[in-house]
Amino acid sequence: MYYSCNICPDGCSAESFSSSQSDPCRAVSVALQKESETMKILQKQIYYSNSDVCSGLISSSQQELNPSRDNGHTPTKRHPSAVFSSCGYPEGDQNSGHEAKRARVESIIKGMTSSPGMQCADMVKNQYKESDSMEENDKIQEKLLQRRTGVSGSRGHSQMTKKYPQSYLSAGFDKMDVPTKTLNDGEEEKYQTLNNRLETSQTDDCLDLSSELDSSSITELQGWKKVKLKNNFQSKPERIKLMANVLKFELSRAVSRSVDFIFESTPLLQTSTGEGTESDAFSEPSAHKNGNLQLSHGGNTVVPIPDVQTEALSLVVQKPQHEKDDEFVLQPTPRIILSPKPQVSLCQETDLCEDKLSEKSHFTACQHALSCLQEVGPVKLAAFNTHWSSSKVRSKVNSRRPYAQTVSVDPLLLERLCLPHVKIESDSLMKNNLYMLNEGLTTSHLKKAKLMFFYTRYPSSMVLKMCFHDVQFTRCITSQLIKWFSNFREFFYIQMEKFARHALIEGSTDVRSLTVGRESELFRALNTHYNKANDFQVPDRFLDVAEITLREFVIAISLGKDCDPSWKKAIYKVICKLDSDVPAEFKHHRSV
DNA sequence: ATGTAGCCTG
DNA sequence: CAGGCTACAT
Repeated sequence: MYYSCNICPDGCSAESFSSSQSDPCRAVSVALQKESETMKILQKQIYYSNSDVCSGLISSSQQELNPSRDNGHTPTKRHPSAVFSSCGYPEGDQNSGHEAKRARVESIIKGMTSSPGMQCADMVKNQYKESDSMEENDKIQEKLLQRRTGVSGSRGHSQMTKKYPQSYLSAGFDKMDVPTKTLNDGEEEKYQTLNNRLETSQTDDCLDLSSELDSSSITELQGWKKVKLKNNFQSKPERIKLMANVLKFELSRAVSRSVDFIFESTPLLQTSTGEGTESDAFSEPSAHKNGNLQLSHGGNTVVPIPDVQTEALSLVVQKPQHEKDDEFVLQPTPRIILSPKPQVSLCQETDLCEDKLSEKSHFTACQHALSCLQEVGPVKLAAFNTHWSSSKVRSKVNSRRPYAQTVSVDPLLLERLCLPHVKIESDSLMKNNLYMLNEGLTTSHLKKAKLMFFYTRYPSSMVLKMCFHDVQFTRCITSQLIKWFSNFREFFYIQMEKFARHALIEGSTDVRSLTVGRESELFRALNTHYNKANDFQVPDRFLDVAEITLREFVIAISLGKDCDPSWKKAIYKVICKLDSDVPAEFKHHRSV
């Protein structure tokens, strides 16, 4: 992988340039400098770009242009101002990002338009050959700048003028052959038009082209003309391919930037409701309204880890704001006891929701963000917030590998935060739209249903409505709840059958010797499934039911009843009579 | 026809 | 956990 830089428009690699190859470049340039005054100007620009830009461009290319690292994924959020803070353009740091973008595009184009090994001398010669065309361009530029000073309300022009002061635009910018800027809305079309013109006209007239474009495209035109001039050394199919690739890349990058921009600039995730939300906690850890979210920089860093469930839960929606306060929180009642766990591992807590967001790079980025928090504290919180929100966005379209982070957190905090209100689906953004609805079951409802299963395996529709009265019951919702308990039962009976057969294999003949205690492997399996966080005191009655069920299975299997396809139904009939009443805590809580 | 339970599968 | 499917009950 070669990284182009400004000084080598035809593809001299930045790697080589940044090392020992820089001297030959300069030597050749000095030699040619004596040949004309034009060349002197060129040399100044080359040195200017060398000292101020190249270092940044190299890092830019390494970080952002390496497709092998991107692996085809959407480019990650960039912080050009940080990366390019040393560029030193007179526009200041706020423009360094623009310089980076320009340089990035330039690097892409140049990297593809020439062989990586092309020597700087060739580049300088080519630039020298282009000097005539450049002079012509300068004249054109002057004419067009005169037009610019008139009425020009185009968005592109204002942006360009803002980005690049007129002097820079008319002088250094063009001559330095830093031709392009990032695509804005509708500019792909301009590029396409430009591209078509370049394709159809080998000896294009810049004025003709410019007359069809607004003034904001002048610099683009200059740059693309340079590309076109360089393309004169290539075959037409190669140019077509090049143009197609450039346009493809720019389009995809523009989309990516738009997504980043939306989630950076839109306060949707932070202040959409005007109240503190779980999303607030994720994105504004230092300013959580409830004060539950504290960031300490000592040993016990309390950091919100967004609980992202990527498993299929197509009907599980993010809870609306007005229900946030109604969150099902386990109360320390005689029957529902929050286990005394002053500190729990995130690894454990995040397992609660399974399949957390965890793209490898995302994890690395999160680690970096966490380290920033621990190192510098509030100063970097803003950056962390931005980074975090962006990370959440990226995780929407990324992999679902397990997420592991061993940071100690406040269990009460996790009780709120790790309830997966924020569901991020990895497969389908269209599917995700469901989670924006204000109706439907949330993952906290799911957790609650699992806890209810400890009391009732066959809840009636009445019980369901009492326990989930915060949900607008529709046929769909009802079916989903029924399906949930059906799945719970399925798992329950599968475990029972498995352990029953295992007991028989081990030679258990007396069913009375079969017991299900809290330390039994069977109970652990069940508890892991229904009470993964282990923050719920499972009622003894459930242990009794499990024990009875296990014995029923052992008896049935030992009698060979499992030959009958419907042999389990008899057991089901027995178990369904063992349901208990669901505690009042499940019903009386506002969301219970 | 509709609703529910259970089985199978991804 | 959800979807598809079948069987069964109402």
